[in-house]
Amino acid sequence: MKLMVIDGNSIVNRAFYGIRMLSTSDGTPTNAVYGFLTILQRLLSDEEPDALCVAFDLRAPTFRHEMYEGYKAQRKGMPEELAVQMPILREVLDAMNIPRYECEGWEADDLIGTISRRCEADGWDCVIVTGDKDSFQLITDRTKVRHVRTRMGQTETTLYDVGTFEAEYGFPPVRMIDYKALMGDPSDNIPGVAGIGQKTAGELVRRFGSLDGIYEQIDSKDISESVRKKLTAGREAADSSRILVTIRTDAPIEFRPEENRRRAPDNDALYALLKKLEFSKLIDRMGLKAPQEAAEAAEFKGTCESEEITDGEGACRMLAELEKAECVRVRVSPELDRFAAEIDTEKGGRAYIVCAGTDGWDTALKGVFGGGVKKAGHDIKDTMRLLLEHGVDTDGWIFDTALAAYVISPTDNSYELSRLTERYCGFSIDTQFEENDQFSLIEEDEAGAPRLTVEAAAVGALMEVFSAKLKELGMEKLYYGIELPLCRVLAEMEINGFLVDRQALLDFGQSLSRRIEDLEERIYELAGEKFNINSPKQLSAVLFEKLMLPAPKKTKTGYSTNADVLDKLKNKHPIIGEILEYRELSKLKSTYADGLVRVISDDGRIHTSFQMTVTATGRLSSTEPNLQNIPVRRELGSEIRKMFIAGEGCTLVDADYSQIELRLLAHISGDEVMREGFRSGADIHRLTASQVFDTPFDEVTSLQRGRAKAVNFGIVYGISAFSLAQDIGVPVAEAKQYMDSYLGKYSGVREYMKNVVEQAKRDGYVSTVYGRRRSLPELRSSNFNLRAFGERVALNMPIQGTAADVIKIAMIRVFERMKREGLQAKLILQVHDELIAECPEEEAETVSKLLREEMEHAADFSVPLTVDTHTGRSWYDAK
DNA sequence: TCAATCACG
DNA sequence: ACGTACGTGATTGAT
Repeated sequence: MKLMVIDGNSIVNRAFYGIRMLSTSDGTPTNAVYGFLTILQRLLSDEEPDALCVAFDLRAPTFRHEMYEGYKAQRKGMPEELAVQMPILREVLDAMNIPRYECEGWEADDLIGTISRRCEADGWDCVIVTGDKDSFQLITDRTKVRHVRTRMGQTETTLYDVGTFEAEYGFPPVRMIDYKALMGDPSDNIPGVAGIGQKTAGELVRRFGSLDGIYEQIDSKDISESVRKKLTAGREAADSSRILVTIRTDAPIEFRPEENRRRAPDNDALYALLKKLEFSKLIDRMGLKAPQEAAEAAEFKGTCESEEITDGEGACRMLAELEKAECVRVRVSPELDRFAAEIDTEKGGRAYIVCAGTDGWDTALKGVFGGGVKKAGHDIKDTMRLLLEHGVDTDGWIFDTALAAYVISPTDNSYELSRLTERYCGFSIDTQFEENDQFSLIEEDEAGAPRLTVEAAAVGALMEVFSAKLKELGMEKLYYGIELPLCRVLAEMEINGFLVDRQALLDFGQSLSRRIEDLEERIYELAGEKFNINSPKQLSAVLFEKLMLPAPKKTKTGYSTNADVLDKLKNKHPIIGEILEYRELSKLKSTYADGLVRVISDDGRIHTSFQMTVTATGRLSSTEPNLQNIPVRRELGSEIRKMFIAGEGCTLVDADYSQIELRLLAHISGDEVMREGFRSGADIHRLTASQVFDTPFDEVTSLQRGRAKAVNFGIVYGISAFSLAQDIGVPVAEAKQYMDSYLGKYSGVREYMKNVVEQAKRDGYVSTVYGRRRSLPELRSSNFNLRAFGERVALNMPIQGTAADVIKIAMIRVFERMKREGLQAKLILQVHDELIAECPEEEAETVSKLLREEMEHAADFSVPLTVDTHTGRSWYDAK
């Protein structure tokens, strides 16, 4: 039998500091509770204990405080954001039926010590879960410690038993007491012996066993004179430290392992709690069901009257009804074989269902999705694409609930309909549907259909909440004027796709294959063995253990073997160059050559999906495949762009903004020097160099320009001197000089940086010129790293986000103007600051001009936005 | 499912 | 003193 006892305070601390800030919509921080529960889930599946309990410290002083007044004296109380989470965690544990132990005057460690010994006495094994090393002294044949660390949101645990402990420390676990008594513990203000650190302490304990052993043989020749002096002087401190660090095993608690056997949680109580905390993912993972009251509350809209349309006459009747409605909520099945449309009537909601293959389907489809019916949906860009691909023209879309949720809160992980109703409307559509089949209006084999009506009703409920919210946040122009109209543009771009030369891709892949095989052979030869070069683990074993190359950097799990590291080792061994080349080639082959061939459609084109609700700044992203990261920086990689081509008789027109982010920095910050630089049309990096290095404009060297360019980039990202130094390879002090000089010359930028962070701290969010927002709970964190991150984001988001807004506006205008002017040109790709169109050769000039005009005039700022255009048969040529 | 790596703006 | 640049997605190996 095995019992797991968790050091509650220790784990909750790890969770709090290791996991990014989370809070409920009313602002209660929840990250520590969330982290604790995630760690707990993992521990349970790793350890599968038969019994489980948690021990907590109380605020009250302990015997250690009484004995030694300095004990934990300088330790600061826990930050407010953590303190408010403690009672919540206790409540959650109670609902989970996990026993808690806390005892006035005793620390969690002492309770754990007591618990572990009682387990042993009853013939149980015990696993202690903790984030600090104090409890290692409790390790025995029956008691182990699972040590938990969190690094940047990731949890790692290590199990220590007698063997692993001794392997690491070189003495038995119980000697941890003597070791700590010598060394002291600055974080708990335990003195130890002055001048003895972990190294000497370790040696002494290994040689003499215990504190007593050391003092018995204090005259041994194995103790150096200086250490002897320190030991003698510190004897008293060592003795009292020993008592302080010794974990007690006689705490006055009632404890029997049997009574802590795992029990099922109290479903209703836990569900309610986790829901309040907005932990819907955990609710799913723990398999909790909505309690009865919640299920009843959820009946709300789904109970609307519902009618299936099965003939032409019904379709017409429905259309007449829908055309009158202010807003029709629609849901369409992913195969476009059925849809639901819901409206308000005096009596309440009313839904229609139409299925493919019935009479009236075509009429209904064309009518509902044409411009005569005003519609709201969820992910309407995808619905539009689906309809257009099936030859159904579509118009009249007035709302998208996913898009609205994203604009309101762009950092959420999911905008799934069911998540949104839970968060914003307080009902769950999943459980409602599973538990209650009242919406089944259709026979079993088509049981998917009624769900669409429930979802359509959910769209309605959400739309009500979101349209008010958008207004309140001042985001109506952004939403209705930019995001919504962009859906149609993107749907068509996805459909248009980018033509590729399939054979050329295959050939390129072949030639890469041959070169990769050669490289593999050479690498194996140089390494003296065969291994998987793609495995960083195996590679680092070869490089840093077998070949004994110096390892300059480590990752969480071992040595880093990334390109930065390898570059530094280039001269040390011929294998390095080969590996770098191998990496370059295999990336090109797997992701680009092979990867792209796999996603070519029957029409010979690649149709990416643009994601509108992913990035925290307002940018788009591109998936399946990602066409926004096609190689260009290196020569070999840019070959790939030769295989992205225009169709027969057509040409590509590529238009990209020049320095848009820096121009926006100039505009937003109001810095007159930088603004004037852009107005005069000067090379901005050269200008910056002449400012920073105090050199006449015409005498700037290319090295200076390169460094100034790095500073310019860095500023936009909220850089520190350290990182700038690393980036351009100069000492930190020098990098600092550059930055100081930069901010001295561009003093408006310095002012802006200060102001935007202040504003963000005050308001809790930052925004773009067009009112797009990103909230920054990180800025209120007591964790230094999180706060620093929040500050960098505060600097960067308004700039990157405004650039995203601007190009979105340009896309809408380009799209509409191409249509209006009857051009055959089509937009086919957006890459953040670049638009690519495909058009008949004879339209090339018109289209270049159109792109430039619409992009340059998408916004009217205090600095000009300029656009470079190029044309060519391939993407490579059009750059 | 996660970590490491590397492709892009 | 802290740890060290913003925003993405795909592939691979390991768990």
